[in-house]
Amino acid sequence: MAFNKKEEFNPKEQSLAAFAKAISHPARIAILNVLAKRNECICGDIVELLPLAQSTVSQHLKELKNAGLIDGNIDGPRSCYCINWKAFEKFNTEFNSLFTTLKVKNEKACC
Amino acid sequence: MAFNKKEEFNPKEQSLAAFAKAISHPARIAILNVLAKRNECICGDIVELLPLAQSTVSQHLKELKNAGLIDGNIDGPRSCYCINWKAFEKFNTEFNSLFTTLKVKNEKACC
DNA sequence: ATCTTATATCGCAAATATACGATAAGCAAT
DNA sequence: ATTGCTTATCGTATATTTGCGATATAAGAT
Repeated sequence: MAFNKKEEFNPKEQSLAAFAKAISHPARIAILNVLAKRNECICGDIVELLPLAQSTVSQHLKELKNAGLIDGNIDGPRSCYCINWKAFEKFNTEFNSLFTTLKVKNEKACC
Repeated sequence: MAFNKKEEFNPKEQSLAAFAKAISHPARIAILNVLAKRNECICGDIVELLPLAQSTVSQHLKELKNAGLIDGNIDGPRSCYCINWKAFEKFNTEFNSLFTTLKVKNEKACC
């Protein structure tokens, strides 16, 4: 039991869910905020702004990167991260389209 | 270790993360779609549309309800679920506001 | 009262996520 | 070559999620 059944859903559902999962932890939202508050790639010091250990922050960064929400140049010391706006916008659109599709079709819901 | 540190983040981050978590599984997105495709509360038959056991679907419905995304009249047999548009819209706004704030501040990112 | 049907809940197993400390890896400067 | 700094990865513990079958519950039908 408890096999992963996620693949049995359609690609749109999967990709939106994956995006949601990427931002489903306050730490990762906080990281995105930190990255966005600067007009430049941020190198390090995210750790000091979060109540988490360095290794944990590194893990969250990795997840954001795997989800394609941020880009990172991991060159030796002083890695450099910044938000991948294209991906972010793509998913934003995807989310909104789901939302509005739902909205339109269901104006006269019963409860 | 592995204590839950989510409470140490600010409320906005927590609430957005909680919403994202609610829709972070394809099954739950699929359920929202099913609920939205009808102009009435749907009673049951969601189970038939998903590749999951009845008990599992029930669990996902519960999570969506806990997150406030759907309302449900659980009156004996034939429970009745439908989308809570207010909550959904609230979170949509919240998400967009995060997104646009980020966007504006970071037009000239370096990578 | 009993049966049927629909849904929720319980109990459990397996998978994933969260978090940390310890350690490795990479490079700059000495 | 060694030191120091920054970041990634490994190993591990614990928590949470996912999923199912079995069982309970609730109400309508017989």
